[in-house]
Amino acid sequence: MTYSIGQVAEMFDLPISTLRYYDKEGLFPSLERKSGIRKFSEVEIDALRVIECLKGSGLEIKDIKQFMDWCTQGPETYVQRKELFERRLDALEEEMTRLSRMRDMLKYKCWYYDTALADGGEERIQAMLPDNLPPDVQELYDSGFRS
Amino acid sequence: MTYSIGQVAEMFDLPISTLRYYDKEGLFPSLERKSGIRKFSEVEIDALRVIECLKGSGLEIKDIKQFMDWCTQGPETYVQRKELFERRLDALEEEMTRLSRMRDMLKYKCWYYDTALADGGEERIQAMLPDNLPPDVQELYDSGFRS
DNA sequence: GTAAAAGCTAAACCTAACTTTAGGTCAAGT
DNA sequence: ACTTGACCTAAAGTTAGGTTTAGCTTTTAC
Repeated sequence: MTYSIGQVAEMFDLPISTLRYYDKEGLFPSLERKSGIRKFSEVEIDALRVIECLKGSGLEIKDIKQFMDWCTQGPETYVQRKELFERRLDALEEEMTRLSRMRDMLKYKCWYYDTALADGGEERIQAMLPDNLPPDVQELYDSGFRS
Repeated sequence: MTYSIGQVAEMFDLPISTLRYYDKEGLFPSLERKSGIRKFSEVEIDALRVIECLKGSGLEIKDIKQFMDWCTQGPETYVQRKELFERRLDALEEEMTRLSRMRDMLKYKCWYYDTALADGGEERIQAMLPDNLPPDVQELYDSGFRS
């Protein structure tokens, strides 16, 4: 069973142009054609599922291509593939830590403008900075701006 | 007290060209000059601290400019500013949820290649898919690929 | 058998956020 | 006065990840 580029585009809700772009970038190393027309098989469908995941985790296209090439090469590249995912996992956990601090910063800003609106001005808040905010807010402030 | 563009660049560990770019984009609405040369004051230093935070939370330059303009306009824009931060907070929490699923996917992939290496092949794992993985791994798989 | 729909390619275009380049000005020290 | 280093601008270049365009060919439906 094979699928046309249009069917695949619909399955994954991707523009056809994106699929052609991925192909051009070498993301479907074993894609076949019949008189010039691409025939997507289960292999490419699986590849697309992996591509969506890897892209979602922040991997660049060229690194996804590398991974696809390793898959084509067989079991001798298990170590490389595993190390790729380990590096991605480390990078993603760092990113989540960073976002967590940014979230605290944003929560602080929300409190700031809530309070400024209630007060009708920023003077009272400014007088509390940088060390005399309400304890729960102080925590957000320290996490968001000082670490 | 004012600072030269070079001093500010060093303080924030940013290239001079980036500061000029920010200025061109309108991120320092009250930046002054003496015979053409930029004089950065505390106002711009504060602005830069805010810029770094907003950028880190994913805001685009044009939205940061909007925020700076609102700040210049005074208390009548408190509501807009607050809503900007609330929208950012929602977007960031959605992004963290997404990354959390991606992390599970990556953890699954790490387990997959660990196991493939130990087994010397993927056959045993493939036979367990998609519903008969070890329970802890199954959880990662379901979270990473199916939700 | 013909017309529309779907497919193809190469190449140009797009956006964000900078960076680099080219050519000129300003300021500080000797 | 002069040299050197820091500063200036406008405009072009860069990168990633596509998208659009123009001009074709192939397939499908009637």
